[in-house]
Amino acid sequence: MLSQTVSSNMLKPANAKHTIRCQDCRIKQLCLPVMLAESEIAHLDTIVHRGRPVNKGQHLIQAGDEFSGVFAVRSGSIKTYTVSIDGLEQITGFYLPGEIIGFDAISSGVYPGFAKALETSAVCEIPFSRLEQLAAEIPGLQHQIFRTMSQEIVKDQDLMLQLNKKSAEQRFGSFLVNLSFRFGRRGLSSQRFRLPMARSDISNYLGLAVETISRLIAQLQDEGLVSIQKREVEILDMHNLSKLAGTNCHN
Amino acid sequence: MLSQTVSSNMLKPANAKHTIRCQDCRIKQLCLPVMLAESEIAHLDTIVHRGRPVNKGQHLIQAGDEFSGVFAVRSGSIKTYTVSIDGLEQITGFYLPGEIIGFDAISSGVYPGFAKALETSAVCEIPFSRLEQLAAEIPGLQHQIFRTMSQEIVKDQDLMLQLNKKSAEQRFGSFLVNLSFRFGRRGLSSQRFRLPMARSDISNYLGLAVETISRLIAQLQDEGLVSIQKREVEILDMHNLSKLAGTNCHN
DNA sequence: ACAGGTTATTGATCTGGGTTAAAAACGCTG
DNA sequence: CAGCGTTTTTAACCCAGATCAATAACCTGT
Repeated sequence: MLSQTVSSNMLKPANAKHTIRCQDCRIKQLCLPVMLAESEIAHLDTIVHRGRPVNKGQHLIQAGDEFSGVFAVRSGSIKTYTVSIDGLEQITGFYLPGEIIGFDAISSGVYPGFAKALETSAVCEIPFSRLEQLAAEIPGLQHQIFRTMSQEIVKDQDLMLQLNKKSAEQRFGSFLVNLSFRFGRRGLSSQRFRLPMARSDISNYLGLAVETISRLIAQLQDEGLVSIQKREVEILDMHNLSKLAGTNCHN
Repeated sequence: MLSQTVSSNMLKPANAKHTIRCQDCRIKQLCLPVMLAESEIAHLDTIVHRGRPVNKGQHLIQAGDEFSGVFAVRSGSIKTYTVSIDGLEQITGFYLPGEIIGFDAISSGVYPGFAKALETSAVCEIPFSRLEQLAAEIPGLQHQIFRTMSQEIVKDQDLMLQLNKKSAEQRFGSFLVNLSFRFGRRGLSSQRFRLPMARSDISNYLGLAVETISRLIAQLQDEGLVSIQKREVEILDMHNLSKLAGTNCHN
């Protein structure tokens, strides 16, 4: 498994990327600029760092790194995970374009977990001290940061309920429904999509064994709810899948 | 709000409560005023509503209520819980003096869960729109809100790991260590304390059966790590209890 | 202080999903 | 396009903790 930090491996020229502004960003309505005026977005844009794309398997954040800022996913997908003292890994989230990583680091000043690219991904770094300054000047921005953090809390609490009270089938069903919803919001098909993560990531996230995920896929296919070939998912019966999952749409 | 019998359990006359200001609050260094200047605390104080104490079993928040503000616990303890579509309850947290409830409601504008007093408790309501205004004016306050919300995220992610990867014994051990730590920070003994919640609340929170909690208590007592009579806890061997728990101190 | 309800403990049994094992299907890389 | 590590699937067995059942301790109001 490759596991290098961002430094080498720069395949693409940075210049083209560098010219993308928040104002023109395809996903600005899913990201911090939501509800900001054009001029305010332009202001936000000035503090955003757009680095090179992060390759699959590369770490965007290492646990223990000093907190510098939050990261907005522009394209691709990122997984975040924490590691307990005894070495157990727990995936805490999968982040899609428009979603923001790193709010958990504010309280301690240190990133409490890791962030790793599931595929080649573009991310924007937003230095937090400058974001705070700007938030004090732009009420809509401050509010959006609060909203985003609040959403993260709701997401985590929802997952907590899943893990504590739901069966393996329900957890996996919810997971698919939630992903479907999030792809849909990004203008992609919510019927057909590609899982950006491995089975082992899904199982880790949901607190199940990899084998259980395989069994559940077979089971949901038998029931005619979904069709999954490798990582390609097709949802055949969203209604009943949602019902099974508890009609949940967390996040 | 209804006026109820205040006879029992009220050591101080009601008027005294009403006059308590943030500046004089015993727990201001655990609450939003942390790191604010005296004048800033005074400013914050002007927007805080201090209602009557909430009695044991009373709801402070009902799921679905329109979001008005966040609540700081001044004394006593509060549990928060969500209820899934199929009626399953999941306790999402236990809040002690200085801790703040309601950040999960910002994103949707509606409280997503319930908050119920575990014992007679005093809470301060802080209207959120006014808090936002003030946060834009007082950088330290804005930062403290971010820190508090971030802490909530870390707490939830930590619990997620507990629930997914740890054994029943480790979960319960962590729970005790965490409570001990939090009581200690509040100037109470971290060796001896009283559990504010029922066994069933603990089991629900940790994703276990009530019976399992009873058995774990018996087990930890046999191992000489703790002594628990009813709700009175004495931690006899913090070192080994922490080790068993994974030396975690979540929150 | 006692009746009736709630909460806690203890014991016996059951089961969902973990664990182990091994084969099958990928997907690199040279 | 062959060889090899990785990921996924399938199958057989097992166990931590749930569930069921019954008793005991406890409030709380009258």
